[in-house]
Amino acid sequence: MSNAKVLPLLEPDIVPCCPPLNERPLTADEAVRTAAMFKALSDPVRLRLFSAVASHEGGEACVCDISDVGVSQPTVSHHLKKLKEAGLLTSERRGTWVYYRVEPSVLAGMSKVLGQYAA
Amino acid sequence: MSNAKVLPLLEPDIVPCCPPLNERPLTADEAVRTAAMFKALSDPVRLRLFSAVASHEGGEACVCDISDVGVSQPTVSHHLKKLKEAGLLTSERRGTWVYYRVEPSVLAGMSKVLGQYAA
DNA sequence: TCATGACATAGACACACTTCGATACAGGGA
DNA sequence: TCCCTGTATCGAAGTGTGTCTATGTCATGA
Repeated sequence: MSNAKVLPLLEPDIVPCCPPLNERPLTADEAVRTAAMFKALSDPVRLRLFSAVASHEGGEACVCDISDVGVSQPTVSHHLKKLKEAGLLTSERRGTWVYYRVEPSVLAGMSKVLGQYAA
Repeated sequence: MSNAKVLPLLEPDIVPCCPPLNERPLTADEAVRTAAMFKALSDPVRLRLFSAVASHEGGEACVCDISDVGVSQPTVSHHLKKLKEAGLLTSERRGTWVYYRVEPSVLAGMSKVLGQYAA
């Protein structure tokens, strides 16, 4: 266990979800887990919400900062919940407002799945 | 047009679809295009089919090589069509069999969208 | 020409998903 | 305490998606 840390800077806590797509055929279980990650970003509204959080100063944003995506407030809340369930965002209430923040580990996992195409 | 090729090895024909998610909030149009890419890989069966092609020797596979994913033959055909429409696969008939091959440009685009998380 | 095997298409069904209005809940200020 | 604002949840309506069976198309070979 001591000589395994050859590249200690890589993968701080990247979930060992699944291998790169071109390494070997995915098993059924791996495919289900991997598909869930992609599905979280497969909706335009979710993508805009996520992008708004990710590009906001400080890496976090209040819901009120990002709600201007052309759908109703309950719909925004619904999609933010989905992104949270997928592990892409975390949320924290501070007084009146709720702040969402990007959780980078799942995105890093998605990038690993894309494998060599991540050139 | 002659002095623009400063980095000729980068992005051979990567479609300039969309910026990285953390660069700025996506526009509605960008979000629709980006979501379509992720949606193509958001189904477990499609993911297994794609992975089977991507990991097959020579980077291509006959349908008969990858059909063992637990669904009927028409369903396999349906999903392969979706992957083709999304630009992730190309197909070519050679005699009796149809061969599918990975088209790396869209995957590279997805990787670019993931941005810095592609570490 | 006909049968066979590989793959695609058509139509139908069940289920999931996105969206909304209505409503509930939480925190801050008067 | 009461009201107002920000956010979440509920339930319903409409649409989309995955899956199947049945059938069509294409190439091969007898």
